[in-house]
Amino acid sequence: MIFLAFLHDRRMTRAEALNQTGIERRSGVALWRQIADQIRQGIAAGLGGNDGRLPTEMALAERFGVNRHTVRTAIQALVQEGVLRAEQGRGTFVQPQRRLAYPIGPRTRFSEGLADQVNAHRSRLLEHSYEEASADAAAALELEPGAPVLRLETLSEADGRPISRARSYFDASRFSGFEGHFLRTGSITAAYRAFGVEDYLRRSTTISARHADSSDLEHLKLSPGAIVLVAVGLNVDREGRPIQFSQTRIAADRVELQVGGSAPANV
Amino acid sequence: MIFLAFLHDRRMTRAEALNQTGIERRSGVALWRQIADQIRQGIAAGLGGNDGRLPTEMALAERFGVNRHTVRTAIQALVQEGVLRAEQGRGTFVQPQRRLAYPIGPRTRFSEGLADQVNAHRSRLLEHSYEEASADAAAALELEPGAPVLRLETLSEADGRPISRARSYFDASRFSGFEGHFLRTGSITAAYRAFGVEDYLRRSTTISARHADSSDLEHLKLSPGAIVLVAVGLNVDREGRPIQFSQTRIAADRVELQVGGSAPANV
DNA sequence: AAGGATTTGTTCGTATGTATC
DNA sequence: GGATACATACGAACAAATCCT
Repeated sequence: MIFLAFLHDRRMTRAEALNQTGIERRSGVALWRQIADQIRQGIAAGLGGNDGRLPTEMALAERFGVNRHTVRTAIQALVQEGVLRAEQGRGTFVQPQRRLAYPIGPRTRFSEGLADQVNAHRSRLLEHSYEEASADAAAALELEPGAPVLRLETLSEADGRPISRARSYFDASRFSGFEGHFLRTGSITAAYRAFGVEDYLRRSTTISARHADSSDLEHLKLSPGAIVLVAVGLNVDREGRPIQFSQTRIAADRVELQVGGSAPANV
Repeated sequence: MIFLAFLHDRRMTRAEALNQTGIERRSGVALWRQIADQIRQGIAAGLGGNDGRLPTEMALAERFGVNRHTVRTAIQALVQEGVLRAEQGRGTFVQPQRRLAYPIGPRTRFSEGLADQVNAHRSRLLEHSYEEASADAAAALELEPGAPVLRLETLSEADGRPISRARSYFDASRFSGFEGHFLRTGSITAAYRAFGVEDYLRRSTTISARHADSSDLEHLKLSPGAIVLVAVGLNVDREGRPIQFSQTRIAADRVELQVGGSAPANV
């Protein structure tokens, strides 16, 4: 009470507030970065109560003795890292982490691999068109550049959450009408069967990661700054002929890729 | 250029400047995002001359008819994406892209896989210690929790640029002194041989991606907001016994992971 | 070698838009 | 409909790194 009365008498100077939290100016480290580090530490120590809700920006700004902008910069950095999630009008929350495992190997079948992890998984055809092969697609499918190819844009969802978005190319001279079979069956494997392809293998997969662009944000319902894993792959039939060249963008905060047998957990 | 001449004659009102560049206010898309998109497009069209240097923030702000802060926000987003690189006192530059291919498979050997892509590759031991196994490490290595393990922290560089940083755990009762052999030979494979392990396989690899934390930034010399690929893997000897459990953080803007045969290029 | 000019980085203050409760 | 809280944008000032004369 004495304390509060004291505060009531005069406002604490900025320098005093800074000393309280260990934030230092002109230290070579930007204030927002110091604050971001403190918040990250603080989360483990229970900052952001039972509901994961962080104190308001104003409250944090006062606590650290800085302007609200400086706190915002720190929060933005943590949102980028995936540690926090900010919701306009509601507040800022600690983002809990967990990921689906997406197996990758010669016999990769997207749906089968996820079947035992989620209740409702489906792959939806967003768009298709017949067009001339780009240099990349032609090389991968072993076609002449400019040869006709079928392009499919598909979206994969698990339990209602978007998981990945794929752009696939097929040799149009061999798989004309493929999209119809895919639409009816909802399965790439089943559609192949209609063209006499009883089995197929994944010959190669190249994995990289980048920030989501505006198209990714929209389709995968991600927050700006989110990360997508990009898997570029080639499927071949039993005779080793390329049948599908695809680029899949995967929401990195929802999925991890698994190469080889059942994998150990994270360190 | 027409644009600049126009500006020379008389100052353009803000609304006019916006019309010139296609930037629209109250369009539901933030100005800084529109500007970021335009800069990204512009790079392909030669924005950022021969030396890759972008116009100054002030120049861009005038061109787009916005405040310097708005341009800075756009530039920061592109720096996050790895498209640009900003240097205090010098300018902002287009960041050229190219990635090493890092093969992943049962017979993965980091050094060998990269040998034909870079001139100077080396793996350096940063730190080691003997400690009690965490739950994860114990489970992966099939040891009792708390059993003694050897932890190695290594840094891998190619042509002088940091590529990846790994934390590996070994059964201390079997591989005591492993770090000495690794230090002398600079090779994990060679160190294994000293313990009678003539061959080993990668049983599984789990791949995810996240934003680099401060430790990653420091060791891999990354910019804040950069992405790291995280590969958690388990190596086993010829008898199938686990011998090494590792978590590797890989600079995503420098490396892509390759599963299966030689992969096609990006879409 | 010194010092001013240039350019990016940080901070504060303020105003307004927009989404949520 | 009003209050609250996050999002965007602008202006000013100064710091820090680099460049140039």
